[in-house]
Amino acid sequence: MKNRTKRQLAIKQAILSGRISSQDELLRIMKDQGFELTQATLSRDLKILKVAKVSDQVLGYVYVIPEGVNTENQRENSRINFLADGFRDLQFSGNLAVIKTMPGYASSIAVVIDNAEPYEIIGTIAGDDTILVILREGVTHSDLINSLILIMPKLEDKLG
Amino acid sequence: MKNRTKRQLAIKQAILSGRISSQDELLRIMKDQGFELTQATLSRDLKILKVAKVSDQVLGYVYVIPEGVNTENQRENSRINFLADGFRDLQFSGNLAVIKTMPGYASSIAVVIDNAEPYEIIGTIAGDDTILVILREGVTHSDLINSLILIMPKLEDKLG
DNA sequence: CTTCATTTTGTATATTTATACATTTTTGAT
DNA sequence: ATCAAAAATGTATAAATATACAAAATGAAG
Repeated sequence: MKNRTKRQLAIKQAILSGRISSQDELLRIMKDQGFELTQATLSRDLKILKVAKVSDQVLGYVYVIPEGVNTENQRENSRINFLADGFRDLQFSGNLAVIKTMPGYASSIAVVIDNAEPYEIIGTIAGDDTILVILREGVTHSDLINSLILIMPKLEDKLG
Repeated sequence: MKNRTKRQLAIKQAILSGRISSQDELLRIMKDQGFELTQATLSRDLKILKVAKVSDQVLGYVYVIPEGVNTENQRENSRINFLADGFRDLQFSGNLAVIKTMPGYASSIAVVIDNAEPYEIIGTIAGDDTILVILREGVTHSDLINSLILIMPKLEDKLG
């Protein structure tokens, strides 16, 4: 997965879990996680993620992901969760991975993967219940697993 | 109604209707409406109202009142709207006003009015279907009508 | 009506956030 | 591989926002 996407996921995580009250604070958290970035980039990411800052009893202000705004996002999330249920199996052969799915699920899941544009994956080809995944050179099997979990968190149950 | 409360209602209105993208912009709107205030006060009001700023396709950023945060507010609003339906009539006699309501509504409506603490009103006494409203000296009839509409916007239909 | 306490507001400023511009990185086509 | 175009990022700074502090307004109690 591209770094930008990965970073934005991490930002969303940080905002959903912790209570963050400034970009500088978030910046430190991100750097602790190994991301290299500046406040400017953070500001842009927050804009893209539609993160908002509202007053909070305890911390004065906190960043949140407003519900209304986020609706399409929520829907997308539950669609992905739904599709993850169609996942059956993952096997490797060299720089190829083969995902087996429930009948009919393969192409939908492949689309989800393609849209995330994970760095680790060069491309996918989907049939009815099988997805062929071509890995980038140098990518390990666990790299791929991690990247799939990032895209479809529910896979953690089946792959973790 | 106290000025602060009145102002904050107007702010909420402005945010709900128009698309406002900075405090300075909102400040101008408020001043056009006759409010006297500074950016500092606005900042405090927005904090109190839990207004948030999120990115917007068109304007870059706009202020919004996030749904989740606002739920109790929404409920309160629809309660007030519901009660406004019980309003029947308004008559004046000197510095007194008499509101007639549907049976049983008077005390609930009086509570709504009292809670808003309108400057124009010194006090209310409610029976079952009648509210006696004692006006502050110097308050005109249309002052009172405006203040009631501010408290219960739906009354505009019946009083406007 | 005073006095004291509390709340609200403005002024001035510190903090925070967004963005213009330049640079680097990535992408896509040849 | 090489170039041109597009996207992402950092630097520096402008713009926007929050708040410390002082002053004014409001409210409560004698």
